[in-house]
Amino acid sequence: MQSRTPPTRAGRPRSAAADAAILAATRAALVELGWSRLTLGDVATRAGVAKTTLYRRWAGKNELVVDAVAELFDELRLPDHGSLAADIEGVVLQFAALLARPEARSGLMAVVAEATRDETLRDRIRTSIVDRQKRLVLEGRARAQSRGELPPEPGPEEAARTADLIFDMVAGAVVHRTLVSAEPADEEWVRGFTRILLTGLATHSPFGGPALLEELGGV
Amino acid sequence: MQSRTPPTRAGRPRSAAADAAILAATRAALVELGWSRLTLGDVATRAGVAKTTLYRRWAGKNELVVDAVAELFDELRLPDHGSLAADIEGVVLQFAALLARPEARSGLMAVVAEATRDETLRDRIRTSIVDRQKRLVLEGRARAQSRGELPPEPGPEEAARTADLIFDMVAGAVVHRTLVSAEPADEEWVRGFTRILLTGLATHSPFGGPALLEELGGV
Amino acid sequence: MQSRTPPTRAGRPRSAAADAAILAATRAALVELGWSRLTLGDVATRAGVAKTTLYRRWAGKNELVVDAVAELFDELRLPDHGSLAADIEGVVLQFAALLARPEARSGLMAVVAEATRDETLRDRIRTSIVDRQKRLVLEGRARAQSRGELPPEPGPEEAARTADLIFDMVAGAVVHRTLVSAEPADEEWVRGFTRILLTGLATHSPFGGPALLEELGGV
Amino acid sequence: MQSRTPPTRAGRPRSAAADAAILAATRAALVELGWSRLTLGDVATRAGVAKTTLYRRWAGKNELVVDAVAELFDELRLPDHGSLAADIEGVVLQFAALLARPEARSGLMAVVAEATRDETLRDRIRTSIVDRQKRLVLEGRARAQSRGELPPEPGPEEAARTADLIFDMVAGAVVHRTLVSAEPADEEWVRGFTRILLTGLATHSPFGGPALLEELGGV
DNA sequence: CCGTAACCGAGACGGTACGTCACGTCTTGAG
DNA sequence: CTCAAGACGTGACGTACCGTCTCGGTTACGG
Repeated sequence: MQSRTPPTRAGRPRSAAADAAILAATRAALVELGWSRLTLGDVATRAGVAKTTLYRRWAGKNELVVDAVAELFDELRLPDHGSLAADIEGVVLQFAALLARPEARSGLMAVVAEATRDETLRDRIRTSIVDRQKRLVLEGRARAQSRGELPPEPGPEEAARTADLIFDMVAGAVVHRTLVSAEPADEEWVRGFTRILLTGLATHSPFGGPALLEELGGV
Repeated sequence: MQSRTPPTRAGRPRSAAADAAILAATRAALVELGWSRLTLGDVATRAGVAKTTLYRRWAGKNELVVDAVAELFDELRLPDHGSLAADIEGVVLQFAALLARPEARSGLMAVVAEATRDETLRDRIRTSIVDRQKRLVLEGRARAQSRGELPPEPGPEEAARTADLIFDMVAGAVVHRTLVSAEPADEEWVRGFTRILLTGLATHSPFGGPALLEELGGV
Repeated sequence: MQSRTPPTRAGRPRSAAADAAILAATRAALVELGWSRLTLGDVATRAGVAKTTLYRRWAGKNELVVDAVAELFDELRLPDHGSLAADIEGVVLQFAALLARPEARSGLMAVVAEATRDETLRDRIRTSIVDRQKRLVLEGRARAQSRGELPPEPGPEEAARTADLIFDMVAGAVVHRTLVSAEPADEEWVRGFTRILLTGLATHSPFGGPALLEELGGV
Repeated sequence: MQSRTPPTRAGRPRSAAADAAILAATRAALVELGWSRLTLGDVATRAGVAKTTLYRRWAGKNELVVDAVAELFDELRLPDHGSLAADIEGVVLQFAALLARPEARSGLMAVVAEATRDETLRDRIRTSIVDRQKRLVLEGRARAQSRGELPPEPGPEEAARTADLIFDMVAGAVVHRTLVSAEPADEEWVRGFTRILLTGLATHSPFGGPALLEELGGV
């Protein structure tokens, strides 16, 4: 007969089904209404749940939407197409397809906008989305290195820095193309992007060789 | 002796000073409050203007903020530092500094988020911001080509496509670094970014030469 | 050679047509919209006149409507039907018909309501409407007295007091019937009203004779 | 075993105190500001209540003021002064005192004015005010009949018709005197009014006897 | 017959209140 | 202790009129 603090607290336990229903309702509402017209009252109604239940679990609209959107990004996979270029093209196309979905489009940018003034939200985005998807860069690079397509990293610190940089370049380009420039990131665009990412702008230039590198200076 | 539409319409003309005051007040409010807490009533008060005056000239918060933010981007200049790499680094640092300002940070992303569900707003952003700043890419490329750092373009269509691509890569990377990853785009980061943009990821790889290019295929 | 203030001031004289057009437009707007939805901007538009023109001539909505409504009351006439009872019935029916017209209904009560807090407006109503229509009571009484249906008045002061009282009783009953009780003042009602006005409630009562009068006391 | 609608509905019940506070605040605002300057926002503030709470319970200014004013009329009592004439004078003086209060003056006429264009409001006024105060006429008549001052009614239909008529005559005269003519309904006026109401205009006329009644014809 | 002063239309202006909406909190009764 | 329901205080929304103010342009007198 033990009398330790029970792991299950007193009273009626929280409905497990409610969380899933709420996140799904949030995504549905994002599709139909977009961020700014999305209402917590409406989400609660869609989920068949009271507004109080919703506020018991999330602090507000921002937090809820981050969680609802973060789940979408976990669908991304790094396929093995046999070469670094093909792998990049594959994952970039997946990302582009994701950003074509309205719940991801408006949800993502809106929480990023809010995060510019909210340290907590910024951390939540980094934890739930950014850091989690960096796995794609790390996996891709490791695979390319094992294939011999990329040289090994000089050290762990430099490796992390480069991974971050590449992640920002890839994700940033796709996001900017689809959301700011508002043009589709189609196969043609992805091929052009991958080419520049891998070989650089100056490839064919007469100065594109060692001279250029020298001029760039060491890092 | 022409009798075309008279330039002065009937009635009291709109105050020219009001427009400037409103846009400045909008930026000030963005700094203090951010997008979501920004209120048109508050902007009107700051500008010493009635709310109705504001609604007479802009359809809503989105349109107003696009105009207020667009003016910021016109400050960007392409300095001539003597080489393509240095020019890129210079303009990217300027852009990073701009995105470090709170009125640009929250304003820009918020209107992009809204634009995901608003065709009209999307056009306004493209016209007022995106297309206007592409000048930086075009100038930079032309200068680099005249220096011989970059090869001439095969044709006008390809030239436009590449300019768009580069713009998305540069702007996207900086935006993603500063707003999504929420890390500063400092000089070190800018150097690394410029290196990859110019020479590509695969530069030092044993496969980074003609073999890689072949594998990438033509565009 | 006189140098007194000239009766015609310098400059362009006010358009005479405008006044009539504005008052007519006001009545039309009262019919369609009623008092509370009536807008001076709308009246100006209907009259084909600028808002400033309207404000140059009337201080506001109240004053304008009093003038617009007052004109209606001047249509009332006291017909000679040969007896006091028939004359009263005739004029009451005319008044009831007037109060059945929407421009009179809503206009009259609304300005009366406003006048409860506006001494100036109260005077304007008294001058433009009330005092002007007392002529009906005075004419009717004089005619009845010349017919011998009513006794002559004891003195001028008493005569005025009684005329006011009768006016309030007649006009008040019709107004209350049509606007407050919101029932039609039809012929049957008017016959009943006239009978009580002329012979009193207590006519057939066994106490309705001298005893009652004594009980009422002198005035 | 009945399954009728449960008396207690789900959710938080409406605050009972709020209703009283709102109606009192409405009357206070009427006193200070009058009808046209009365603001629902201001009423809400005075009542220590949110504007939304107010709109949850009343459809608008009109409905609210009808209810606020109707309560005032319930204060009217028919005192027993021993004779019909004295009873009438008593209740008329009460009514005059009520109409001297600013909250009744402006409130009553304003809603009547609005009611000229609003069937629903008209019904509300009839139900809440007019029909409710007819009790005074019915009581007074019954008392006078039991005293033998008035003859019994020929039938129920005729009784109702006459009660309505008397109510309109009494209430109408007082309203017109105080609000339209804008003169006080003081004791002297009330005595004169009561005399005419009970004995008629033609009392002392040589033709005021049976001949007049004949001339008036049957109803 | 010509200047000029007051008029006119149009419409922008600073305000005030509107009635609605969503927020996030609270109060209820049931489980 | 949670849940659904729904009322609550708060505060911004976008609209409608208010009454005032510039505009450019138009009359009709009076010198």
